[in-house]
Amino acid sequence: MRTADLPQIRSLRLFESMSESNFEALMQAAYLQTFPAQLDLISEGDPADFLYVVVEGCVELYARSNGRESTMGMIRPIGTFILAAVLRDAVYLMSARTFQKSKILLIPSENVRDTFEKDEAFARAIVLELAGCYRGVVKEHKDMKLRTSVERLANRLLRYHRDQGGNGTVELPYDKRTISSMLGMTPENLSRAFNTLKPYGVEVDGSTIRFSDIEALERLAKPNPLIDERSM
Amino acid sequence: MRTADLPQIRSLRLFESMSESNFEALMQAAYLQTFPAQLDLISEGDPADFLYVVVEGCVELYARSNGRESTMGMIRPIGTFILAAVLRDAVYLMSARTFQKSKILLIPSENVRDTFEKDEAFARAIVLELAGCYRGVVKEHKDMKLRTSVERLANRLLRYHRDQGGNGTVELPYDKRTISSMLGMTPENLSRAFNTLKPYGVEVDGSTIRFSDIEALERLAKPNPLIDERSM
DNA sequence: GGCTCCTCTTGATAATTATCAAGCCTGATT
DNA sequence: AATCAGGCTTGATAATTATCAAGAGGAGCC
Repeated sequence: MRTADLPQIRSLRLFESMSESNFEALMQAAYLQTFPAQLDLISEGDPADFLYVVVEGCVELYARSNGRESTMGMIRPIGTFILAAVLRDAVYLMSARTFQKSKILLIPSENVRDTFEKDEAFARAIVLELAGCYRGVVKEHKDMKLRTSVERLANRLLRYHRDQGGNGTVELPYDKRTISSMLGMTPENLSRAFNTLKPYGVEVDGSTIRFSDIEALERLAKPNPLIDERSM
Repeated sequence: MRTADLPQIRSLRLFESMSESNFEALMQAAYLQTFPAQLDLISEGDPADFLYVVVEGCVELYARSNGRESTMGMIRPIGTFILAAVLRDAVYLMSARTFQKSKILLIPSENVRDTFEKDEAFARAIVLELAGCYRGVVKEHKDMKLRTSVERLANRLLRYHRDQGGNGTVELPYDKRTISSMLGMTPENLSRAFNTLKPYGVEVDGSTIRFSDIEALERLAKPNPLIDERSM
C-alpha cells in the first residue's frame, strides 16, 4: 500500500485511536485497491477472507434467493462491510459490487481478529461500528415490516431532503431502479408511488425532486426517529 | 443476587471465559429477577440502562410505528437483547415484554461497558454475541425482502421441523397470532397460507403440524442456508 | 350445563404490490 | 440527422396481502 494513503486511513474512526505499531502492522497486511464500477467484490456464501473498508466511491450490498435479488444497502466512505462475518469467521450473508469506481481497503480477516485481541482501542472501535451496523439493519427491518411502500418512499425522501440541506429540493443519490430495490419494491411501483405522492407536493423531474408542501408529506410519512434517524 | 444462581450464569457463553474477579464485580451490580408473563420490560426510545439476559422463559421483542405493531424476535435462554444499544449508550430500538414467566438477568449498561474495557475475554464474547445478533437480523431482513408470505411460512415450518427432530411432526412454539406477526403478516393471512400449503402435505391440527410430503414442501420453500440456518 | 372470552378460521371485499407489454424519453453513437 | 439502447413510465391485469365482519370451536368459570 502506498504510504501516501496512510494518513487518510488512519483518520478513519475505526483506526484513529489504536496504537501506532498495531496500525502499521495491520496496514502492512492490507491492500488498498481501486475498482471500476459494477465489479463484483464478494458473493454471499463465500468465506470471509477480508474486511472491506470503502475509502472512496460507493459499494452496493445485495442478496439473492429464489432468482430474486434485492439491494440490502449502500456503503459510502467511510464505511465498512461484512464486519460481522469477519469477526465470526463465517461466510458472507450478502454479496457486494462496486456501484461507482471505488477505492477500497482490504484487510485480511485474520489480521483483523488478531488485532482485535491485541488492541483495546481497536476492539472498542470495532464494537461501536458493529453495533452501529446492527442498529442500521434493525431500522431497515422495522421500515419494511411496519410501513407500506409509499410510506417508505416518503420517509426516504424526507431523509434525503434533510441530508441535503432541506431547501425544498432533493437530488436522488441513486438511479430509480436501485432506489426501488432498496425500498423493497419494483421499479414500476416506485413510479406509481411517486405519482401517489404528487398530491402531497412531490414533483419529480428526472432525478430531481421538489417539495412544495413538506408538512403534508410529513403528515403522510409520519417519520419516526427510531427508524429514520441515521445517528440514533 | 442469590449465590445459588451464579454458577448457572457463569456457564453462559457470554461469561464463561472472563476473569473470576471481573465476573464477580459484574454480578455484584446485576439483578436476577423473575417476571410474570406479558409484562413490559422496556419500551423503544428509552435509554439503555441495562443489558438483559434471558435465563429462563421467553421474551418477545417488538416494534411499533404508525399504530402498527410487529414482533421482531423471540429471545429464549440463553440469549441477550439490546446489546447494541447498551454498547453504544443509545436508546432502545425495540420494545420487549415477557412472553412467558421469565427469569431475567439485568446488568447495568455502565458496568457492561466498563467490563468490556477491562476484560479481553468478555470483550471477545460480547463481539461474537453481537455479530451473531446482527447476522440474525440480516437473515430476517432477507427473508422479508426476498420471499412471499407463503414461502416464509413454509421455510419457518421446515426450520421448526429440523429443530424438533424432523420426524414429520411439528409443535408450533408460539400461538399463531405471534407467528403471523413474526412472519410479517396478519393472522388471517397465516390461516390462508396454511391452506395454501395443504396441497404440499401440510396438515394443521391446532398447534400441531404434520408433514406428509417434505420434499414437495421443500420444492416450494426453496430453503436457503444463508437465510434459514441459525448457526451460519 | 351454560356462559364468556379468546383465538382461530372463513368469506367477502378492498388495497397493495407485482407482472407483462408497450411506449416514451434521453443520451450516446454513427 | 438517424439510429439505438437503457432507464423510466404507463396501462392492463393478476397475484398477494390486508381489512372488516361473522362464525366456529375450546378453555376456563360460575
